[in-house]
Amino acid sequence: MIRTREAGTLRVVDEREQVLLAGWVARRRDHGGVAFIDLRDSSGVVQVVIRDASIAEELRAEYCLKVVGEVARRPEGNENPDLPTGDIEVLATEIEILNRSDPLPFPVDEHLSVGEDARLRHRYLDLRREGPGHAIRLRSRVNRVAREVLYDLDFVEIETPTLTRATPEGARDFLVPARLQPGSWYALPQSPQLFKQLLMVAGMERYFQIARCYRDEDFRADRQPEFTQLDIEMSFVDQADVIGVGEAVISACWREIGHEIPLPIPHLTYADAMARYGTDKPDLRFGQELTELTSFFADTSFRVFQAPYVGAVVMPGGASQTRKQLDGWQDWAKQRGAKGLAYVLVGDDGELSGPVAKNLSEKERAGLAGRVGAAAGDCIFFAAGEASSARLLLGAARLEIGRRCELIDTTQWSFVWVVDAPVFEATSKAQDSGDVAVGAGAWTAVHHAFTSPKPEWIDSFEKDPAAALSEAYDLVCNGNEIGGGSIRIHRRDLQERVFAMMGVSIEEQREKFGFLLDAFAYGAPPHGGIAFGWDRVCALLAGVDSIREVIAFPKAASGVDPLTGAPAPITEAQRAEAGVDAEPIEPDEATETYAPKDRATG
RNA sequence: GGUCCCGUGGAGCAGUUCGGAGUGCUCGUCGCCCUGUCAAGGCGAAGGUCGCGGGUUCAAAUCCCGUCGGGACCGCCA
Repeated sequence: MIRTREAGTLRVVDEREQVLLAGWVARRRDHGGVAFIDLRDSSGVVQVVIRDASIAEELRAEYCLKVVGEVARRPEGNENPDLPTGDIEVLATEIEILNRSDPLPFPVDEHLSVGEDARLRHRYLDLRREGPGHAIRLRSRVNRVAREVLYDLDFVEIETPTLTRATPEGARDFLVPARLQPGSWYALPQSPQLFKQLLMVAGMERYFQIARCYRDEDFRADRQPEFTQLDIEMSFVDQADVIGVGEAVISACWREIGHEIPLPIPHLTYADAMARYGTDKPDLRFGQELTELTSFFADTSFRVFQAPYVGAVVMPGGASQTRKQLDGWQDWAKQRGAKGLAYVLVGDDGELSGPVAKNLSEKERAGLAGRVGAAAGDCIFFAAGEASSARLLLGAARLEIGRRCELIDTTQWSFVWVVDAPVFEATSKAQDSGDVAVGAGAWTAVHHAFTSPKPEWIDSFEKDPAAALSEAYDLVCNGNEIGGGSIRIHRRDLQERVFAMMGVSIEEQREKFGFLLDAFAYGAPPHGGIAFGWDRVCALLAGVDSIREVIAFPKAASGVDPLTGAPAPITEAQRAEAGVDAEPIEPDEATETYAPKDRATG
C-alpha cells in the first residue's frame, strides 16, 4: 500500500496517527532549518513539516511524493483557518520521491491566470488545479445524478452505434472510410435520433443514453465537433410526460449545486418568445421586452418605418451615450447584417432627439415614449423590416443592453419551456448555403423531420405550412437552449407526408430513411423524447463560460486537439488500406446499398 | 465564407496611439542565506530571432502588406 490516508481528509481527531500519504508538491516553503510543503492529492492539501534540510532542499513543485509521518496539532497560533486541514500538520519521518518533475510550463496554481492554449497543451497539469479539476469532477457527479433519476424511473441505458449511416439532415457529417467496403463510408452520428426511435419500435419504452454526437460545423464557445447529449426517449407518452421527466432530471442536477428549481417550470410559446424577446431562447433574468410598433407607425410618413414590422427596445439611461457610443451601435448592427440601428433619445425633459426624431409626426413623438415604456434619459432602439430579421436584431440588442447596463442578475437561474414552435420554416436561406437542408422543397423542419405536428394540424398542415405548430418543446436556461425534444411521428403515412412537404422524394425517403419507415410499418408506438446539451448543462452548473471547461480534452477552434495534435496525416499504407481513394460507384448503384427491392429510380 | 480582438524571456501582462538602444511589472527557474511558514521572506543571476515573411524609413515590438496560430462573433450548427 502506497498510502493509508488522503491528505485533504486529515483533521484534529487524527492527531498522533501514523499516516502514509502520497501526492504532489503544491508548494514549498523552505526556511533553512525547517521546511513546509503543501502536499496535494485529489482530496485536498495538507501541510507536511520537514526538519531535514537536505531532503527539503531537493523537492520541487509537482514532484510526486510518498510521505510517512505523524499527524500533529499545529503549534498554538500557527493554525490556518483557510484550510480544512489547517489545524494540523504532518511531521514527516520519511519522504520518498516517487517521481520528479521538470520545471512547469505554467504554474499549477489557483490564483494565476494562464492562457487557454498553454492550459490545453498541458491539460494534464491544468486539471491538477482546483478550478479546472472541479469542473470535471462536477460533471461526473451530474452524470451520476441524471442516471439515478432515470434508473429510478425505469429507464434503460442503451448504447447506439457511432459508426452509422450518413443522413442528409442537419449538419455536415464526419465520415469514416469503410475498409471492407471500399468507396463506402460510415458517418458518425449527429445524434442517436433514429436509433432511439427504433428502440421505441423495439418495445424498450424508456431509453436513455449519455451519447457522444458529432457535427462537422464551425466552432463557437459552446460548440465542439464532438459533444455530448443526455438523450431520452419514451413510448406511450404525451408532451407533458416528457416535460415531467426532463424537469425531474434537470431539477436533480441543479439540486446537486444547491439550487432548488421551482417546479413546474413555466411555459412560453414560441410566438410569444419571438414577439417579446426576439429569440427562441430568451434570457428571462431581465426585462427590456421588445415592443411592436407596426400599428403605431401604420400611417407614418417616415419611409424607414413603412415596413411589415416595426419594433423597439429600450436602453435605460441610454440617452446619455456619447456620439461615439451611438455610432458604435451602428457598427454593432452592421456586423449582424443589418443596415443600422435607428434610435431616438428621450431627453431629461421628455423631448425626443436623434436623427430619427425629426422624421416623426407630432402625434408619433407625443405617444412614442409611453408606448415603448421609455422614461426620461432612455434610448429607444428600432428595427424595421421583415418581422423575423427585425426581431432577431432587436433580440440581440436587448441582450447587449442587458450586458452593457448590467441588468442581468448573474446569481439567478431562469428556466422556461418554449413550446408550440412551427413545424416548418421557409428554406430560402438554407438553400443559399448549399446541401445541408433536408430535401429540395420550399419548407424545412424547424425542429427536425421526425417531429409531429400538433393533433389539430395533422390533417391540415399542407394547407398552411407556415402556421402549422409542432409538438415540440425546448428548455431554456438563462438564455441558453439546454434541451429540446418533441413528440415524434410514429405513423408511416404521416412521416411520408412531412418528408414530401420538405421536398424529399419517395425515392430519397426510401434511400435515406427506408429503415425507419419500414420500422414504423410494424406497430410503432406513439413516442417522444428530449435531448439535453450535456456540455452546456455542465458548464452552467460549473459556472464557466465555455463548454471546453467541462470537457477533459477539448479541441481548439481549428478542430485541432492541442495536446495530441490530432488530426494528423496518415501514411501511404494507411491511406491505401482505408479505401479513401476507391472509385466512386454510380449514384444508381449507391441506392442499392439500402434496399435493392425498393429501387424506384429512373 | 465574413467581421473583430490577441500574439513581447517558461507563465500572465504593460510598452504599439505619436517609430529612436529589448525598456518595465508580477510570477516562475537557477544559486546563496534563512527554524513556524502557508501566494513565506532576503540577496543575486540566467533566460527574448517582440509569431513568421516582405515593405516603408537613417532607424520598426511600434507604420503598411501578406501569412500562420489562438480567441470572440456573423453565416452555418434540424
